[in-house]
Amino acid sequence: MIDLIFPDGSTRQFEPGVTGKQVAASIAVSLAKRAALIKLDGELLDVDRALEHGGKFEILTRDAPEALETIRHDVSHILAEAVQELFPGTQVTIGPAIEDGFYYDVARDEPFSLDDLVAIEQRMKEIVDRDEPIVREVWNRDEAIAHFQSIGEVYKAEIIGSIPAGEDVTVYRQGQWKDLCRGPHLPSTKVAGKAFKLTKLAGAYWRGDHRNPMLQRIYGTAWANDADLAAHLHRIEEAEKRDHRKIGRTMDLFHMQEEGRGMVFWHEKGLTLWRTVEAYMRRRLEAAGYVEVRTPQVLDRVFWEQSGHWQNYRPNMFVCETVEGEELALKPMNCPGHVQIFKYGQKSYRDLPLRMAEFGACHRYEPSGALHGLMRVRAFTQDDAHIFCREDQIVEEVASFIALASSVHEDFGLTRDHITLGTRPTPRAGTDEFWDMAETQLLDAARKAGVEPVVAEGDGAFYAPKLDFQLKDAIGRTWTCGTIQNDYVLPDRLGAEFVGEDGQKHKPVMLHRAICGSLERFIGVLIENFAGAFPLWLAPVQVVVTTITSDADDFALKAAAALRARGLRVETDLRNEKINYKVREHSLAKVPVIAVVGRREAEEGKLALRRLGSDGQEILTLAEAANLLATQATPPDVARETAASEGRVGELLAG
RNA sequence: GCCGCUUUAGCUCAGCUGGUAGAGCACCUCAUUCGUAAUGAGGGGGUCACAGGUUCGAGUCCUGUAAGCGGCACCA
Repeated sequence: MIDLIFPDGSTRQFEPGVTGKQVAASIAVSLAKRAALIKLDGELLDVDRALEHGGKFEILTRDAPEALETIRHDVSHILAEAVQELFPGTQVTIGPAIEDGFYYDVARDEPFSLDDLVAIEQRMKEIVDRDEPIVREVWNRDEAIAHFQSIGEVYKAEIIGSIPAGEDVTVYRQGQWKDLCRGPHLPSTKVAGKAFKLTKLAGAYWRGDHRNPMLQRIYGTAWANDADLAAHLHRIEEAEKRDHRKIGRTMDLFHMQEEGRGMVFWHEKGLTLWRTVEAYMRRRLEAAGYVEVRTPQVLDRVFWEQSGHWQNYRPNMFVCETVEGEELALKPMNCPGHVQIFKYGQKSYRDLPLRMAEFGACHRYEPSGALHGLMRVRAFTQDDAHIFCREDQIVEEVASFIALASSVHEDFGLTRDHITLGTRPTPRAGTDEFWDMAETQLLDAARKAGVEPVVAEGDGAFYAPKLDFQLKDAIGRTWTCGTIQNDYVLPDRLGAEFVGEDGQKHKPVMLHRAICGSLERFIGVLIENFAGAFPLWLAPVQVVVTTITSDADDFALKAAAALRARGLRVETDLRNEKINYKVREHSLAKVPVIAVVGRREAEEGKLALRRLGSDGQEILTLAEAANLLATQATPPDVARETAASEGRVGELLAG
């Protein structure tokens, strides 16, 4: 007999081989009807699966959150069945559930069209209506290979071929259609429901390898019910409205054009945003004990050969040959330049840790297909720094960097979701002992900073493991911004040394780190995070002073000058247009504060402030408004510093 | 780089089965001085991405190139 422990804590005994459905029926017939999956000791199983052992047992209906992934997986099978019914000769490969949905990769010579997608979706709904039972079968591996070979499913046969000989495989059958699959699945196609939609067609390499043939991938989204599906589609629409490329155009921040692919033309307002971010970063770095440097844009190839980048990334570098036969490269990163400064003169252990920062303009020839607005460009500026330190300083430096980066991210309205630890890749430089040590140091440092990283196997750089910050934006999307890598390889290759307490020469460790990553990309993330409605301190135009009638022109100009004198970024709008029109226009332009002046305000020396997103107004004297707005426009780090220094003065006076 | 789709006015888009280009917004001009998300009238603006081809005739069909978009691969 096997013991099943139910969620309420009670235990009941059943014959081995009993199915989940039978157990459900022993409780209530209605429950057996609604049972979609069972969970045994945390493992999801088909309801008709014979149970071989006891354990913590739970019956799940299709509404259970855990069932959603299975619904998506089922819908991907239904997609594959529909495709093969409509397009005989198409081979199926794999079709997993993914975040928010599923995809299925199929092989067919003819490309699918958007019209095909409509037909496929229609057929999928018919398959759901057919209520085909989904049945699990255990097959002998070699017979399975032979079977899939015989029906022309060479990709499936290849997958089974990679399963160790002697192991059985499982095949799920729904109606006439069957697929190699680990499962679990719902009891029938009807249970999967119709809250799905095919969303896009794409190409994808077989097994994710660019040397393999390209398959056609059909993406879809699937949910437990229509309301969830509608909500998801609505979220997608909202996310599209935040697209930084669209907002960049409508807010006149930047543009890109084909003569400079992957390069940004920053317009006045965009550059204002840039300079605001850069000035903020500069203050934070200075406060954290960094020094700022600047290194050459173009350097001889010998540096890139020494660092190993020439060998690893030569095709992705912009290289130029001079008339005198030198071969130079635009810097793809700043590390060798910083090491040259470190090596200039002698360094002592007393100089360490030496935190060397640069807003470094780098160029990388990214593959054309990788380019994406500001998010992936060929010319970018890193908020880069290298911390040269002794081995025993690594953990401390990394931990304080995590604190600094987290504070910066929060100031920009981004919250940390988690940190990943990217471990040794293949190929890589350095010995396994080195990698063991370097990975352990990063892990220790993260823990010291109170963070437990999620391991990303093989995601490190070729010379060092790394910690990457995964941030969540205002609508819950995650972005990777910020990294730190502890590198023993490049200081050695580039010949960096310092004199230790023992008078001997030692190799420093180099911590490569960035908080924004690239400023281009970071600004792209900020645009999407705020949907263009920046907080006052970041907004390119903070205030528009606008008139109701031309009687107020003189006062409006005076008010604008007064606000500018308080350091605010102010525009005036004296056009002969209705106030409704002006308010609408500046609201659409996401200006945080509209200061309206009519005859009344002009006579009384006041401003009527209207905040973006609210329709009320605050009527203040010009002096009050200037003080209030100047305070509110203070960058968060400056505001904290001011508050702290006031606190210290208060303590001194009290003491 | 690979697969697919797309490319018409500054922007968003319409243009049926090939017969010689249209809307809204924006822009310019004039009128309007109007209290918190679009005042009215008039006007200018397009080698229909580029290069070939088919045709009496191409924005429309075909081929190639480029760029953009969605993925994949890549991301020091």
